[in-house]
Amino acid sequence: MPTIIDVAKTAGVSKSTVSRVLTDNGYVSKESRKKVLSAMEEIGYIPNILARQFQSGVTKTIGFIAPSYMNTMGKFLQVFMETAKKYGYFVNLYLTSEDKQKEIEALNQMKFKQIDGIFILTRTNEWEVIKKFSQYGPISTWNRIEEDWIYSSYFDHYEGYLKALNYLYNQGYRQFGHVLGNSQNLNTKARLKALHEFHQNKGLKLDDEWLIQESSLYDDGKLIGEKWIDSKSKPDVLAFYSDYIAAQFISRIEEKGFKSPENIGVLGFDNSEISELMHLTTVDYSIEKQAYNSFIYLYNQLNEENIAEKKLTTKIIKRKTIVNRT
Amino acid sequence: MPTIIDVAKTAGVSKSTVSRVLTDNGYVSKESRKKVLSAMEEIGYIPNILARQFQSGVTKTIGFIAPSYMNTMGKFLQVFMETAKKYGYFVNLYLTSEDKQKEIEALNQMKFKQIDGIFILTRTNEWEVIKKFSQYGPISTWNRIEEDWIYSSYFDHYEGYLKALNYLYNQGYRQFGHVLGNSQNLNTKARLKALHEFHQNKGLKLDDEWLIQESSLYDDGKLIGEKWIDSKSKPDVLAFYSDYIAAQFISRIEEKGFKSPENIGVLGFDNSEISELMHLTTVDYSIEKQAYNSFIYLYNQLNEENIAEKKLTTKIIKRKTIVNRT
DNA sequence: CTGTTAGCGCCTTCAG
DNA sequence: CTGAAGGCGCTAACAG
Repeated sequence: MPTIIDVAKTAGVSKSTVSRVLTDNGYVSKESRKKVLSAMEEIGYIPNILARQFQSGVTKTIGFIAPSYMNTMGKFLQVFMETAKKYGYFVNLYLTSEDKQKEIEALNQMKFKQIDGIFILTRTNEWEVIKKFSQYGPISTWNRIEEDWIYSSYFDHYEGYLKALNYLYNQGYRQFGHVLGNSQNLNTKARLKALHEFHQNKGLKLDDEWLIQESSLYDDGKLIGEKWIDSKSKPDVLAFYSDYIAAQFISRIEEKGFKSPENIGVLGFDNSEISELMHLTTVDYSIEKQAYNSFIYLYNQLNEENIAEKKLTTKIIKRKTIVNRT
Repeated sequence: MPTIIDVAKTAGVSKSTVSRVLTDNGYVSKESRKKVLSAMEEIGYIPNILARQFQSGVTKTIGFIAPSYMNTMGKFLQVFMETAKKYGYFVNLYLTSEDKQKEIEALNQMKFKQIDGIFILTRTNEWEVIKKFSQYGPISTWNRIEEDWIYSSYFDHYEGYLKALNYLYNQGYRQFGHVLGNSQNLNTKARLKALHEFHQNKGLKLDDEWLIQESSLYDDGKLIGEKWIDSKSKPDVLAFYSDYIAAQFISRIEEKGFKSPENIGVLGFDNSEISELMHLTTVDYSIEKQAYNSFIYLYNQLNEENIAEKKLTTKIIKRKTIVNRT
């Protein structure tokens, strides 16, 4: 592997000059530049990235932390990585299996200068713990959180959920069930606010049995399916905070001979691949743009630039698990 | 950030001694070691990975190339990454969108010493093109290929498929349809051999219309669904080479009011998450072990070790899309 | 067993 | 505008 010294020799200049043309930094005469360029060409010079990283203390890679391979994650990751590549960054994936220690290890990579910034799809440790790492570089997340040490490209779940519930109402549904995630999560809080307002405004009673919180992405959809089968007060529609859980729910009740929309309306959330396959009516809230924004934030921080973010929008994707009952 | 020099000073030894305890290389007296260790503790020393990488010319990271974030990929990636981490390696994901140029760029990372080895889930370029990069480091893949410059942790699709077909036969199915992938792929060839033998042995006619090849992971399942709906000579069972395509197929025929297993038996392949959600009968062929083996091969190559691989096994996962018709 | 020394490849002052 | 020189943090001979 030729180095700048080799280039310098064959170009008949000093290595500093070569370095200058490489970094486009400082003055280089046209002739020198030309000589250097053709010398590089001639001997097939390729800059040693390792040396550069070492020298600059920067890796041009971003860590992407997620608890596990999730269905929802596909589109997000793809866009995030494409954007990163476009701006000259690599992406390191860390799958934590919801193991706090593993998440810490990933976070530590930034401390060790192994990555320049971090994106967290879904955290495992408390924010308080994560916060400590923000001194080593920028962090962004998908969860909604309003603190200044972290960026959140969040979608307004209050408005989005309200819109979805109104849609269900207009389709003739009256007995609502809600499946929400982690109650600490600001998205969950926003949804909670939306649904309380909604029930109040429409004069609809809220059945506590069917206000389900803290469901995780593992197999809670199945458990909820069982709960629904056994329940005496079945809601006529269930609004989930994630397609994946909704899919598990349907999958489970189908095993027992029930069906959506015949026996219960189901509304997913995410417009993920699985929702298409299983004909789930769902809510699209421009995941792609969130992924873009999440990277752009990190990029802006890292490079002191100010590239604009994209504005998010919502749309209800009508498929088969919600019907008009009026 | 303290360096080994700082450690050396506070421990009252030379930096080489510090380096020795760090790398566990060469002799260090117990006392020196203890002094160094406590000095590191005291000043909060963390090795600079960038410097190490630069110095050794090695990044301890493996590139993982895939066309996109596929459903099937989840389990594989998870195990691959866990194994990698266990052995002190990072994983860099490259999503190529089936763009040859992007794949080349990823391959190039090894030339530029950005990664030490490469795993290819599904290639986009021809093997001939990829082969050139094997001079820069080890490459392994999931596809079956028998050449010495690349390792393939392949599952024996000949036996696996034969086993699956026999199972279907025993359940009473007689008119078979087969959906296979890329015909260049050795896995496809193995399956082709298996199915020909199977049809011959059982005296079953093979309907050319239902020997489908070259189907890609995008949305061919849907197209096949339409084909099936329109066809006059419908097979009574369709064996797919991937759960995902099978899922798309079922999804599409359901839209038109058909169902599996009532109207057609469906056999998936992979035992992926989606197959569980959609109650697909499928074939499990220990993806986890393949992921493990794929990494281990690279590790062995890179470190001149000889860790044993795991043996692969097959199992038919009985769910709902195949029934006993006898 | 330990210290000295010489790089790894690149970038960045600092003189000229 | 250009060359010389120093340094980033660490490892690996090489003497002692």
